[in-house]
Formats: sequence, structure tokens, C-alpha cells
Amino acid sequence: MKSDRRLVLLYIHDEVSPGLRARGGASKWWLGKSLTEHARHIENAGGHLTIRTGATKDVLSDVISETGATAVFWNRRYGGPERALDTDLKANLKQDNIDVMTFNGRLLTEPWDITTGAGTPYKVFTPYWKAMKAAYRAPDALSAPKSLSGPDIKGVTVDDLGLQPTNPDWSGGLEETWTPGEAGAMERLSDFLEGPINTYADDRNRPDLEDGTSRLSPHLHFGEISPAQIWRAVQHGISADNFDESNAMVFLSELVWREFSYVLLYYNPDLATENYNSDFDALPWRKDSDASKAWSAGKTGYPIVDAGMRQLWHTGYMHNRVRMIVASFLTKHLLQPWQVGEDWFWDTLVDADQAANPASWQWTAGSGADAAPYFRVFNPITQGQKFDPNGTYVRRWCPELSDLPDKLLHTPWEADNAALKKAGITLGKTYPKPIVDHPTARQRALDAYDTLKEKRNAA
DNA sequence: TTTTGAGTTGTTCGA
DNA sequence: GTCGAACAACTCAAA
Repeated sequence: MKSDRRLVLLYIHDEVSPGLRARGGASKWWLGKSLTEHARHIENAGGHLTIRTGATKDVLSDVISETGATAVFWNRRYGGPERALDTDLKANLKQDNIDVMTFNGRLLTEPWDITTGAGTPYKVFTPYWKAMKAAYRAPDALSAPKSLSGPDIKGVTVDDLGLQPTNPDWSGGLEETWTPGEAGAMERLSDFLEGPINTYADDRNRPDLEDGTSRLSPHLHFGEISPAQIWRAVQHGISADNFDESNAMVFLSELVWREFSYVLLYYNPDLATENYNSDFDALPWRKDSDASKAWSAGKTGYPIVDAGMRQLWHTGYMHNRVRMIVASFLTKHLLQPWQVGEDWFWDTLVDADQAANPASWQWTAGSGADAAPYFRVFNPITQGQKFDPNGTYVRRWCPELSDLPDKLLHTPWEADNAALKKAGITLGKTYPKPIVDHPTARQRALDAYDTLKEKRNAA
């Protein structure tokens, strides 16, 4: 690029173009923090981030006429409505003789790059993962531009976007949990690489451990760190013998699950609303808003489930193991449509992602790609005992159960009156009775899922 | 074209 | 307490 060319750094806050899914509350909070950080970073480098609101098409055309810009650059998006908008935008700009260049800033590879031998997109994770390992080499990092000078055109402030919650401000727990922005992301990565990566294969399943997982998902989602950076850092560590290779590869495989979700989204734009496997259209969900309300409020009476839902509400995050447990509980024990859970997560997760969130919900429900077999119904009691063996996680998020002995912590309904009294618990008052009986609910789920089999056989 | 082996994360039951 | 088998059948991916 010629050195006399100047750059307008522009963020368009577009809430009006058709088809876009409105951001959830937790996502808005993170976005606001992240934009503030990003703007500060750019100011420090001598540049300026311009923020505008409105339809992307209109904003861009204004900015082009104000500045005389001759080219526009952006990173590609993969959701259906986003692709339609971007394709249209590109065509219009080209018609006006504006150069357009788009880049992959979000993924390791484009969703269409890695295909089966037959040229079709992968639908099973393991062969996709093998192909990715064989094909992908992280590019070397480019150095940051020396100067970011550009015209300082008018825009709005981050505050003007109204992204922070007020009345009530529920963001305290998020605030104390996260450091949005590139610096926070880099710190998370280096902390993770300094130790936890070497025990990742087992410890990633332990919600009671503070550092079992990387917790990079929201940073990845908002582009504060790229999967290529992570891949490169991990590969370097493996080559230098700094990391235990098998543990490190499990971590990379999780990064590739994220890629796989984007393949699914790219080829299935309705991923967040429609069953990937349409057989599931016939599944007799129960529509029970009391049940789903108890679930989202963390009042099911199953401690590991409630702990997870409260961690989510408080911090905008839930440990991955617990996500599977609560998702299985909602879709199987309570037989609520997976979309109900997907929606709730969309609103409350700081890492809510249009590919990973629906892909994971569908995986758990059984309707997704490479999904869990229908008879796999997580037992919320044994999962709690296995992965939160000392009850640290449950005690943290359900403090009203704290004084129960470890042995009863995941089954408070089995405590006798003396034990309950000693722990200061009144079931049904200070902590709910189980909303469903596990064996009964499990059987009900298996029966409901069995009807799909019958329908298939009849067809 | 046909065949073959395999497929994220579990639970329960009975020996 | 531990261990292996059953829980289904289907689709995918590659040979």
C-alpha cells in the first residue's frame, strides 16, 4: 500500500440491517468494553476509531463521500444474513469503482477450504480434525502498523451506543470476572500456556478448578485474539517441548470444534432455529414455561445444574462441562426444545456465538451434526459427584447448600431431617426440591426420543 | 460402485 | 467395587 494513503478506522454499529439477530445483553456489555479498549489502543498508536450507527450500507456511503475513500476492507462473516448483506455491499461498492478487499480474520480456515475427498463439507468431527491438522499451518504474525494516522471524522462515542446495562445494572459479576480487550486476551493466553495446558485433557472437565480451561472464548468471539495466534503459540510450545503434546493437542482440537461449528453454520444458515437433522422436527417436546423458568433461574433442585445456571447469570459464562449437563437437563429431563436454551445462552453468555452456540445445543439435543446418541442422558447427580467431587463449584454458586457434607451435596433431597437442619436448609424453601425425579425423567426422555425411531421405521 | 470401519464428552445393569 | 455389554441404527468418509 502506498504510504500516502490514509486509513479511516471505522466501526459500524448496525442494528437495523435486515435479518441480523439482535445481540444479547451479556454480548452488548462485552462489546462496549471491548470497543472502549480498542479505541484507546488505537489512540495510543496515534490513530482514531470512528464509531457510527445505522445501516452499514448507508454509513459506508456517507463515509466514502466525506473522505474520498477509494477502497474498503473488512473481515468476512459467515451467518446467512451477514453474507447476504456483505455480498450486496461489495457489489454496490464495486459498481461505484470502490475497491473492496475482504479477509479471514475470525477462523483458521475458511469454511469451504477443508473438504472431504469428494469435495463436500465434513459432517463428522474426527475426520475434519484430522484433515485440519494435516492442512493447516499458522501464518507468521505481521508486525503492527507503525502509524495509524487518518482523518478524524465525526462519529459517536461508545457510551452513545447504550451497551451497558442500567436500571438495573447487573454487570457487577461480569466486571469482576473479565478483562475485555486485546491485553486481557493475551494475558489469558499466556496464563493458560504457563501451566493449565499441560493438564488440559483431564482438568478441562473440572468446573471446580479455577484454571482448568483457557476461558478464551469471549476474546475469540470479539476478535481480540485470533485462532491463528493461539494455534501458532501452541505449535511453538509443542516444538520447543514446552508443552505436553497430547494435552496441547486436545486443546487445539477444541479450537477446531469452533471451526467445525462455522462449517455447519456456513452450510446451514438456519442452524439457530431449525433442526440440523430434520427427523427431530417430530420430537414431542413438552412446552412447559414453568420448567424452563426454573431452569434458567437455577432452581431445578439439582445442585450442579443450578450452580451452572447461576454462574452463567452472575458471570456471563459457564464451564463447558456444566454447559453439557444443563443442556442435557433442559432438553432431556425437562424435554424443552433446544431453541429455548439456545436463546437463553444467547442472551446471557459473554461468548454467545452464532455458530458455536446453536451447534453445541443441537449436539446435546441429538439433532446436530455428529451428535450425542439419543440414549445418552447425563445423570446430573453422578456428573456432579464425578466432576465436582469436593463440591467446591456447587458451594460457590449455591451457597445455601454450603453446610451440607460432601456426601450429600449433590443429592440434598436424600439428606435426613437432622442433616438438613444442621445445614440450615429447608427443602422447598431455602433450596428447591428436585423439579423432576431423575429415573422418571430419564425414561420419559428415552420414550420421547424413541418415537422418532418409530416414525422413521414407519416411513 | 461397493464395502468397511468408525463416530467428543454417558448410563445402567448384571455378572 | 469393578467391568463389559447393551443401549440403535444410520450416515459418513475413505479405501
